[in-house]
Amino acid sequence: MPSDDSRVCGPVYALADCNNFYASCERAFDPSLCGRPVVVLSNNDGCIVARSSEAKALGIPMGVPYHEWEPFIRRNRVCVRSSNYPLYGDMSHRVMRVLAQNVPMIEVYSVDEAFLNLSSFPSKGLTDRMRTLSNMVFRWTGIPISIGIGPTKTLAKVSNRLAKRSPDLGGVMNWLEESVPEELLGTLNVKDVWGIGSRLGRSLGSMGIHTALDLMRSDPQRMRRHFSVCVMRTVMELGGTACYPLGDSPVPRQTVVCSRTFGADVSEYAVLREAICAYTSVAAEKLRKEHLLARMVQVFLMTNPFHNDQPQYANNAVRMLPLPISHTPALIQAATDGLKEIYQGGYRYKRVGVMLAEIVPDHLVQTDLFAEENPKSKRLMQVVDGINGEWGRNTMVFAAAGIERPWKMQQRSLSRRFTTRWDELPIARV
DNA sequence: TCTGGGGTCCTAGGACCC
DNA sequence: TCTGGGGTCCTAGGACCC
Repeated sequence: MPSDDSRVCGPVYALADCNNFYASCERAFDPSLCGRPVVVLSNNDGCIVARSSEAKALGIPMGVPYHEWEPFIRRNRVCVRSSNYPLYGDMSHRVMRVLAQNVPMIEVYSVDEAFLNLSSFPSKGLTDRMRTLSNMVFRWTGIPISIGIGPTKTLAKVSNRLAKRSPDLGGVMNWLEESVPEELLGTLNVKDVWGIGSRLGRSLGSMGIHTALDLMRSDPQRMRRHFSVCVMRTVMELGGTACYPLGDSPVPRQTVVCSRTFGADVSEYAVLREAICAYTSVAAEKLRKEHLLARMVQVFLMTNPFHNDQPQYANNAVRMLPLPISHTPALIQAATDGLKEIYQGGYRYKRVGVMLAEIVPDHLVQTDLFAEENPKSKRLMQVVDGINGEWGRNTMVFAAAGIERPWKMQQRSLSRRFTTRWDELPIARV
């Protein structure tokens, strides 16, 4: 214990958040994008899901349909990229590794965010310490990050937001510093508080609660009665009472979902079946990668809900397996069986998907020697995963998932997988 | 013409049991 | 004639997150 009483009592959390993550990943490998507005599109080039700060400054909103903004984007010479998830996933791992090496415990919260436990660090110099960490992440990965420090996760989130808002803070804001007044919460819209979405934001607004400060000063029990236990916890967290501990181990997942919208509408059963098989293969691969097994397979399909003039249809079917498995052919069998049940001709389908549920860790299940998960089929899956792991996804595929894939999504402006494919590595010239 | 994808948790209400 | 009450499980819908 330091003699100057500089150790903080109670938990200290930080939220490290990558700035404009997808846009920053694109920039890290294409410096010509630096200083220019950049947007990244969702799958199928449908919506704008990430924007560089220059794109934000131009007033391009988050989550809007790309086609509505395309003329504006052309006019303003905004750089456009299709989303490149293998690249973002790998860059995310790199950032998380640097963070984990420098603090006692981290909880990876999303692809671009992690909560850090800073409770064991002296409070004196903590802000500078995090500034050093932030610089280190940038130097080692090329990704700029911001760090918010607070006594609860919600206040760490608030601080992070404030850090991003004020560039003069050098990317780090510490709620625990004495110079930070509580009234600063009054400058934050209640909808920007973690856990308050647009619906709750509207309801709270109608009760006269417009800012984070209003929410913090509201009565927790009343909020619980009026809304839910979640809102009550948010109120308490804003007041400095921690309700959400740092997760030291990842929460076991309950579902694996794979689903995509088609590049163009699909009506034929054979094509839908191909897509279902491809998605099931991806989901099964994820299952095996995480050493899990699933017992429930759900298939769903839907027409394009935006096309009101066309006949609409959506449905799902469930298949329960006798034992939890991760064997792709058996999962494909169950999925196509479900698809057969719900498929109806005469509709223009926009999207199908597969959900695997009733998930258990594979070491907890004693499998039947004669079931699909016998040693031979397990070995087969290991070989397939090994080849695809080394040479990239879809090097080896199940024939049922198709070769031509006419249904596949559009990715007109895709960057290379710079860090995960040998044949797409960046080339340095001297 | 063109509108993403993958998750979690909470709550209310009904069925069922003792 | 008299007709309780509490617990649990399941499901659908709604809200949230990034």
